[in-house]
Parts: sequence; structure tokens; C-alpha cells
Amino acid sequence: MPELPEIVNFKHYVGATSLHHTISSVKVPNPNILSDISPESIKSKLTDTHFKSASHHGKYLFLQTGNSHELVLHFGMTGQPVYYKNENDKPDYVRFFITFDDGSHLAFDCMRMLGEITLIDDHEEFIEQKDLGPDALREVDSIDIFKELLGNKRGMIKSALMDQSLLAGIGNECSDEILYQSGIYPKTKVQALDEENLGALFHNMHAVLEIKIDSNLEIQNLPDSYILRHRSDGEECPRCGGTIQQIKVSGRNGYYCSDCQPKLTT
DNA sequence: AATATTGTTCAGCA
DNA sequence: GTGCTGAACAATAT
Repeated sequence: MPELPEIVNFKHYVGATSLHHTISSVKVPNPNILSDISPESIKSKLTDTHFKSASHHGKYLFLQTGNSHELVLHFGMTGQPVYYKNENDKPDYVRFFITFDDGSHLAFDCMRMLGEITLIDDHEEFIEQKDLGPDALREVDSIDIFKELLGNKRGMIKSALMDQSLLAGIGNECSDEILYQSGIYPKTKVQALDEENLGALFHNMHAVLEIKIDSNLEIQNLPDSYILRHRSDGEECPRCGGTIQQIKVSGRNGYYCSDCQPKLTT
């Protein structure tokens, strides 16, 4: 589920449901989800405080507490936050959950255990330790910054867009869409891109991220001209009627249109 | 039964 | 040092 647009939606969701309530208990049904902290420690540091704000960096969600810690949530491939009041609404794969003083709950629901949770004191130190590049939406906000980031890259453009240490937040799906909207073949070498290509990529990176955020995570809210709505091998391209092809890049299956995104013949 | 799945990390190799 | 590939993590759907 989670690339940058999903995390931004999660941030709004948690912000609208879970701030300012006193935390009365913390439960960790599956401690393997914790990273660099014990269940006892995270429980004692969160109990009796509250969340005062929420922020994101790339695919990470941060919840700032009243006692100057930050809860860090990474959702892996299948994680999501779920706020619920009634036990009947409790999701199926709760690895960690908080109970507030009004009896409501905020759960970390994660079917596959690829997510992780930790608690930190120093935000900048965490970003550095995880080797995260600037947030693709908030911090890569000019074409000059974008070009500077890509200037030293030698590999393929799809790999570069997904490289969290270069810029943070873009995953397999978003990179497919950005490349499709820009008409660029996924395996194009970064150094082979011209000014026009770079301009298109930068523009479409912002457009795709913002349209995905505004779609409220409903795929049917995306424009029909988006490849994300036609993302399987052999489907018809919504722009040219050609055939969508599958391609393996950086170990992930990507999709592209061989007519709209031609290989460079240099 | 085989394959794929929105993510990250690490080993091995060029 | 860089970049690519495949594996591992785990659980589900097709």
C-alpha cells in the first residue's frame, strides 16, 4: 500500500483521529514489528502522554508526543493505521496498538510483517541513520534540486526514482506512473536524459504524487489516462491503444507502454 | 502449483 | 565506491 501519497493520507487520517487524546495503554501483540526498542521501553515512554502532531518524510510517518519523543511508523508493503472505537472494527493483523483514555484505539495493521515501528528522540539523526534523501514532495521542490540529485547518478532512471537515499518517497507504482506520464522508457540511463526529459520528470513527479494524494487512495479516482489503472501485462494502453509490457528493474516488476515510452536508440 | 504483491536490506559479482 | 541481481523477510490472492 504505502508510498509517499499513502503516507500523506495516513498522516491526515491519524491527525484527524488520534491527536491530543491521552494514551492509557500500549500493547504489542507481535514484538517482531519493533525495531531497536523493547516492548517495555516503548510502553513506558508512550503511556500517559499524547500525540501532538504528525509529519512524514518519504515513506515514514512520525507522531510527535507531548514528552518530546517521536513514534516512527514504516508500513512495509501491507501496513496501515486503523483507528477504531468498537472491538468489532478491530482489523485482522494488529501488531501494535494504542488505547486512548476515551476507549478508542489506534492500531498498526500489517498482514506481512515487513513494516517497522520505533521510537526516537532526534528526528534529524534518524533521517541520517536511515540514509534518507530529501522528501520527494516537500523538499525536492525545484527543478534545480532535482537535476542536482540526478547529476551524479549512473544507473537506470526507474532505479534512481526508487532510490530512497537519493530522494525519499517514490516506490514501484509511483515510478511507473511518473515515467509513463513523461514518456520515458524505465531502463533509460539517467545520463542519457536531456533537459526536456528532466523537466517532464520533475513536473510529473509532483503531478503524480499530488493526484494520488487527492485520489484518497481510491484507484478509480485516478484519471483514466493513468497507467496505474491499466497496470498488468498485455493490457491496452489508455493513450495510444498499444500494449502494456512488464519489465523487471531493480528486482521489481514495472509496467510501461512500448509505444509511448520508446527506448532511446543512441 | 507456480507466481505475483505497493518495501528494505544484504550478499555476491561486474 | 557504484550498480545490478537475487534472496530473505511473511502472508495472501490468482
